[in-house]
Amino acid sequence: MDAKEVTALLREKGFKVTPQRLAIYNVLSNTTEHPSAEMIFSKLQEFYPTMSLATVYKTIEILKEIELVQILNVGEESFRYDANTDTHPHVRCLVCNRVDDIYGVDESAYVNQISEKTAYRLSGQQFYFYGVCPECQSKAGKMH
Amino acid sequence: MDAKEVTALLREKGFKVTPQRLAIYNVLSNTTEHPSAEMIFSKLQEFYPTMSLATVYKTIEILKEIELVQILNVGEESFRYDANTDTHPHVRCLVCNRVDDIYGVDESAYVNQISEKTAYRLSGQQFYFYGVCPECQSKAGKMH
DNA sequence: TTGAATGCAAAGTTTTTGCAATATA
DNA sequence: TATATTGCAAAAACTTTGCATTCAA
Repeated sequence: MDAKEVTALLREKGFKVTPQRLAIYNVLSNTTEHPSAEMIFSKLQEFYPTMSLATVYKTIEILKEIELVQILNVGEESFRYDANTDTHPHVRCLVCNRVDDIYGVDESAYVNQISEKTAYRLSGQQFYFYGVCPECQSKAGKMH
Repeated sequence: MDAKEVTALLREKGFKVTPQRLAIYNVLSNTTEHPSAEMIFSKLQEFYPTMSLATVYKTIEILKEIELVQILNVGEESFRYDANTDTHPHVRCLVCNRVDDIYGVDESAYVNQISEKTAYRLSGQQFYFYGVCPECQSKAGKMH
């Protein structure tokens, strides 16, 4: 989603459009690294030196509300954020902690079975995988 | 796993056996509510009034190390713990925040597909579902 | 007896909140 | 101009750490 569309959506939902909000969304929509609030804040330091962490958190709250980001819990102390709001699995490297997307697998058969098994009315899901990323595998291979 | 087995395992792994450690494991192995550290601490107050939260956290760390508990991130501020270390999906109620297990669905076909799609060497996974539990569904139904 | 564990308090992290100054509409 | 937002600092929530006392082996 580009800045124009985000601007329109914020206004439509009754939020004001500020440079900070656009900048935070921009960081999220231009990365696949699923940054934490701190990571977003750091990336913005250069061009928005007065940006505060509180603004990052408050903005993420709004972006979640208008469904422009999803929040991830990959098993760390902090949350991570993803501007790709499609339901898709994530995988975290247990060595370097990078978090990647996994695409191209249809989980509907599995989810349907779950739906039938539970008495909950389901509305969402998060699938996390853990392992070692290709980079860390080759680094480990070189150590001997 | 009963107290005798836990005692043996702790000793075998080089840890001392204390009433606190057994009590914490006992709470975890006798509940399906996936308590947080604070919840475990509260439950122990009556019979272990001198128990400290720090001991709960330190003990959980050990129990994780010897694979007697798994740690869950269901999207809350705090972690939750499960003495059932089998890989199985969890579901959280978005209304009352209870967390339940889901059993009886074979995820291996789905996981195998994921395995083929990612370049990661996978070693674990966590599946979280979100929705409304049966109790909260019927409560909501009564409001009108 | 001796090293490990407990429990307290202090500190560290991450996230939230209050409020005066500022910017959006 | 009026109200929402920002940014700072303080607070809150969760978890970890240091250390003297106590306990397990």
